[in-house]
This record gives sequence, structure tokens and C-alpha cells, in this order.
Amino acid sequence: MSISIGELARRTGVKVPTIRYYEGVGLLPTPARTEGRQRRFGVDEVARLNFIRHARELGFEVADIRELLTLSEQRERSCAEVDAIVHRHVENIDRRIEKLVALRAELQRSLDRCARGTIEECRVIKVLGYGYDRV
Amino acid sequence: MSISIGELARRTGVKVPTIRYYEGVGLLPTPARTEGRQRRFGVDEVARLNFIRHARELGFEVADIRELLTLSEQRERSCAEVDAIVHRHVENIDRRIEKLVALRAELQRSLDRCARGTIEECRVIKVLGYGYDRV
DNA sequence: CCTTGAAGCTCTAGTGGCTAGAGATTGTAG
DNA sequence: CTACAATCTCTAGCCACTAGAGCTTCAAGG
Repeated sequence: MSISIGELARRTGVKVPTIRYYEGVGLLPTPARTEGRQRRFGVDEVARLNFIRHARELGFEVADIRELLTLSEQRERSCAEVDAIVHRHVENIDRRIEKLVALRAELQRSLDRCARGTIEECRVIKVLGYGYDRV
Repeated sequence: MSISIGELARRTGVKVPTIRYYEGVGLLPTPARTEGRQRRFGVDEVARLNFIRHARELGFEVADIRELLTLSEQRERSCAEVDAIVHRHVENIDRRIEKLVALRAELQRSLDRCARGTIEECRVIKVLGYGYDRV
């Protein structure tokens, strides 16, 4: 079984230019080519690309995915390192959530305190100007 | 009062190249220059740059900040549009939080179910390969 | 076998919000 | 007047793609 880049795209939901990009950054191996230099892929690449897509959907960056792929090929190895990467990523997400929740609270607070009057007396603008609520 | 770009940077906490960048994208007006073509800023720019910095810290993108700056200059105007921009931004943040919370849950779930054995039987790797938990 | 048109190819440039560096010039304190 | 920090412009790099130009190849129908 040997499929074109378009067919690979259809089967994985990854766009054609993105597949070529992944090849360029080394997430996908250099594929076989036809005589006319068109790429031809096999089942392994479908699985690998699906793996990449799911990892991207879960927010992993390319460097992490490269490592996860390498690890996933060493079937006998302990999965401690995999867990460590994922754990690090979860902590990363936690920090981002915290930050966003704090931002949201500050924005909502300035909205709540807005008297719906003119710009001159607008709480929101004031907060932006001073960086905090002056009471 | 007329200060250099370095002094402006010190007073606002915005780095020198970033100030030049903001000028380039039209967040800061073209400043006065010395005979030797070095930039000189006044109090207005300090205030404006502080405004920009706070807005960036609150996660607004440059396009939004441009609009907020324009609005903030029209002191008589109703602040409805300002509120609308901020409200949109809050909703944006809400969506990002939701997504991150969902991601976090999925990652944590796969970690919890990991038997700490080999890669071969690793839950985390399986989830990435299939895109969901096969029971 | 030949034509046609979709799909493929490579290469470059753009996105956002900066950051880093090269290499030249200017400001200012001693 | 000298020394040197600061500033100048310009280009390129970051991440993970995306878009487009201009060309070639593949596959199906006649």
C-alpha cells in the first residue's frame, strides 16, 4: 500500500502543506518518491502522522513531539520519561490557566465597575492608563 | 521635558527595541528627533506607552490596543465601544480557559491510568496513537 | 496514445509580537 | 577632545504553520 500526500492528508486530517512542513522539521521521515519525484507514504506514516496530530491537539510543541515519537519507538523502555514530558506539559497548562483566570477576573472587575458613561470617566480606560484600580 | 528612548524604556518597563517596534506598527506616534536623528519623547508618550504595556499584560492584541487608544482620546464619547472590546476579549479568554481545562483533564486522565510499566503498554502513548482511550 | 485537469512539486514570503545581532553614528561626562 | 555608552537602521530569527507563484506529474477518459 502506497498513498499520495493528498490521500495521507485525507486520512489524517492534516493539511498537505503541513505534512510537508512536518517532514521539513523532521517529525516525518523522508518519504519514498515516484519517478516523477512525488511523495508516496505507507501505513507507518499514517499512524505516525495521527500520533503527531493528536499530540498537537493536546497542545504539545514540536520539540516535545519529536521526543515522544522517539520514545514511543522503544517499546521495552520504561514510560517514566513519557510521563515526565506529559507532566511538565500539564504544569505548563496549569500556569497558563492560572494566568488567564487572573486576567479574566481583572477585566471583569473593571467592566463591572464601569458606569456606562463617557470615556473620560471610564473605569476600563483608567485601569489601562494606571495599571490598577484607583479608588 | 524630553527624554531618550532608553529613559522611556526605564520609566515604562518596555524594552528599547519594543518601543521602536510599537512606533513601526503605529501604536506610538512618530517622535521628535535630535539633530543627530535620535528619538526624544515627552510625558504624553510615557502615559501612552504605559497604557500599551498594561493592555498587553491584560492580553489584548495590538489591533485592539490601537482601537482602545483611539477611543481613549475621545473623552466625551460613550465608553460602550470600549466595554464591547473588553467584553469580546473576556469571552476570548473564556474559550481559551475552557480548552485548556479540557486538555488538562485528558492529559491527567491518561497519566492517572498509566501503569508505570513499559512504553509498549503505556496509556499515554496509546492515547496519542489512537486519539482516545481504548478500554 | 493523447489530452486534460487535478494534484503534486519547490521556493519564497507572510502571520504576531517581539528579540538579537551587525555595523555605523551620536550624545555626554570627564 | 577623547572615550565609550547609547542610539541608529537594517536584517534575520522565533513558532507552527499558511498562502501563493510558477512549474511538473499523474491518472482517467476518449
